[in-house]
Amino acid sequence: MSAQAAKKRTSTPTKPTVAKSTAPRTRSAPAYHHGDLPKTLKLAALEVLSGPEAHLLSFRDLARRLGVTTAAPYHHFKDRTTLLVALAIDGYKLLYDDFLQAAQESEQYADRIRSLTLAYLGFARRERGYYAAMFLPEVSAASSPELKSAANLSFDLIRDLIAEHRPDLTREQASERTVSIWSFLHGMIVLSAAGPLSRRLPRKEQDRFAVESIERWLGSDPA
Amino acid sequence: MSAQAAKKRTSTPTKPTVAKSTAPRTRSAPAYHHGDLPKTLKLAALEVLSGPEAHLLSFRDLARRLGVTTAAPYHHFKDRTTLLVALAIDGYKLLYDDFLQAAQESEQYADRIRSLTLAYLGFARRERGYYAAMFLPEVSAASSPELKSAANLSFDLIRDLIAEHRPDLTREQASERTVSIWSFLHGMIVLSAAGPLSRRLPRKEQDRFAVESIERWLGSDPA
DNA sequence: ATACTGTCTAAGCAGTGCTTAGATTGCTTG
DNA sequence: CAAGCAATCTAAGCACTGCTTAGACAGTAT
Repeated sequence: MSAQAAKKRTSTPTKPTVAKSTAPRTRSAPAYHHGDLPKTLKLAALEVLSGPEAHLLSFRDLARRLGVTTAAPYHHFKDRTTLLVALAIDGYKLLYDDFLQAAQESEQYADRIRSLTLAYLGFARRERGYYAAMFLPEVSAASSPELKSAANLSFDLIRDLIAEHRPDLTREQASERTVSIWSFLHGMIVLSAAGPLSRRLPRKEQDRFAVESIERWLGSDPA
Repeated sequence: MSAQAAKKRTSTPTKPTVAKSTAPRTRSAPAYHHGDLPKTLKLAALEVLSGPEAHLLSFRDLARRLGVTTAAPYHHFKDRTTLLVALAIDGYKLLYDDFLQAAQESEQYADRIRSLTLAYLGFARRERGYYAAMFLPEVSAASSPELKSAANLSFDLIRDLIAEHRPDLTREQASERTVSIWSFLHGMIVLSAAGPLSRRLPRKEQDRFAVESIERWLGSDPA
């Protein structure tokens, strides 16, 4: 079944170069045989990861639908997991960009938290491929330090925001609160997206609900 | 690597029949060649699922370490996913049992919520194999109706508890609150267990934190 | 032109999920 | 109690996967 589905997709050989894009300057850099295989591999992987067949993504299949041999990808990524980790790192960086932009949109603490919350939900829904990569079990198991530091960018941003607004908290307490917010949002995304519990609230409802929950939770805050 | 690790574990052939258990009435039912293959398969799968190598569980490997052919399991489970779904269903039922017991421990609403929260966290940590099965992507993708109804047992229990205590809420709102609590707890488990964000609070801290968060969130509750 | 590096191919290994055909076992029924 | 039956398992094999090795090429640099 999975194979059939994959084969089907492969049968459109007209779209191997997903993004030739932006007519690269002259040539030189990456334009050997294929034309930037690493990038197109990533894009193809993202496409699969954002679909419902994400959990059976195959390295060979990616190669096939790009029209190269199944061995070609290994010249750019040590193994399958390395590709996924790379995507996860990209994802965390993109999320951080969104966070930075969201944080700039306002100066009030509460508004910033709100913006960040919405930015997170927006990212998770818009960049489903990246988001999936970021929380893939094999990616977590790889425990790459680069991945960790990419993730920490966003984590620290939120923690520092909380810490700044609540100087009475210890660093550890601010971290706890950050974890809790992140857990809440992640759980919400995961459970509403799939699984036997998926009661999917409409998007706006979900937004409002998340914002209010976090607001309320951070608001009445004795210790 | 994965293969080596698996092989290693296989090298203890002394423990294939993990649980002959409870000396079943007379005989008849299941005791042919192996001695209840379905049950031992489940147990072996649970063992793998609760370990760190969970994400590369292999049907063949399970068969091997039970000393049967790789085709034998297919006489009891249609395919790999069916086994996992079965485990997930068992898991949801066990969770429900824990919930029932926890709910009986007290009569006050707040105490019950507290007990249920602790029961959930306790289950997730104690029955890691079941918990992993319950949230495996391929299990979700299977979207079995039995799985759904097993999951709904626990879901409804919480929703009804909330609805009973807050008759002013619509059924939909009570569901929302249930999803939010579940999301929060699930996210907490997932993120603290692995992944680049895993700042693992000590268990007691985590308990206290979860209880307080949920309490506070359900407590100050305008609409 | 020559050598070199980077990119890809061809072929193959070991592992996986799953299927088919047949052997073996234990229960059941004439 | 034998014969038949159904459940259980084995042996062999297909199509797929991740990954490795050896070598063919293309573009760059000397």
